[in-house]
Amino acid sequence: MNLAIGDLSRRTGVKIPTIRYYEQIGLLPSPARTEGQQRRYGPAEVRRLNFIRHARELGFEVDAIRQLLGLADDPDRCCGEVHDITKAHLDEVKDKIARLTALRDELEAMVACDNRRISECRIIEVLADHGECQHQQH
Amino acid sequence: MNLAIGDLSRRTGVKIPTIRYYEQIGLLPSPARTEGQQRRYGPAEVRRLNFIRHARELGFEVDAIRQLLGLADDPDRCCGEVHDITKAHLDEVKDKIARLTALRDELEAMVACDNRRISECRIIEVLADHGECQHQQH
DNA sequence: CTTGATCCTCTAACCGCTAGAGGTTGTAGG
DNA sequence: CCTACAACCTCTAGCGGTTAGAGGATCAAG
Repeated sequence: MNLAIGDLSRRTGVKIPTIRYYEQIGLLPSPARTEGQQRRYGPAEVRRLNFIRHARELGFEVDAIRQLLGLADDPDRCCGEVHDITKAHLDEVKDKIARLTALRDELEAMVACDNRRISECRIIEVLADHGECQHQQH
Repeated sequence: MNLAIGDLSRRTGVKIPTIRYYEQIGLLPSPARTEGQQRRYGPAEVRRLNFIRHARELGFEVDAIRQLLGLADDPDRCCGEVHDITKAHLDEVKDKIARLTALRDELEAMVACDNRRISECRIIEVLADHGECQHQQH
């Protein structure tokens, strides 16, 4: 098991430049190199990169992943911090959902305006004058 | 009514560098200048910038706003295109909500793991092995 | 006429990648 | 062993939508 970066990319679904980027920002450790300076990866790197990918898919920011990775390496520790990071992320997601839902309702009301002349179009009016709109703030 | 950029910023709530950025990318026209090259704005620019700000708050991308502004300037035209842009944006918002809702449910299940050792923490397990997780894709 | 707030341009940073140029290395087949 | 070519390397720059800061000019009030 001595994978080139392309193999690692295919196994994890993470694009090659992204893998190099993760190395650059310190999310992935610098791997072994061949004599010609090509990267070679083992199973530990595959696991770590999969962890990173799943966390990104779940919307965790790189900084949060860095923390999670640090914690994951310490099996005897209590996972309270892991819980806290996840909870904070969950709260952000809930908040985003709430804001988008308000947005959706506003847009639904706007698209009810159909096939008029621009000069009497509700959408344009709402955009031109926020007073027309129930939307508060992001 | 001959506003400096700071006045315009205070009136619209758009930060000064952002105003200059909007000018640079062609969202706002180049305004009149004093002899000393300072920008001076009139009521038309205030209206236009408010329009832009509202649209941004509603999550429209700059490109979409560019189109909306072009359409808004043509009062006799039918607003079908305006409707279509807004509808497309609405669909994106709905899609985003759906994905975030799935994410939220996944995170809710994860945070149910509380106060164990890292080695048996569900959150870490889910991140390390996506098979543990109902999440599909975003 | 001086002060000090505000303005100017230019450059670079943020996040999380992604793309391309231009050159080198690894590997399979002949 | 040699060639061909895929895959790799580094480096730089770009995306969107701002925001920040340096270093210097200008405006308006007193």
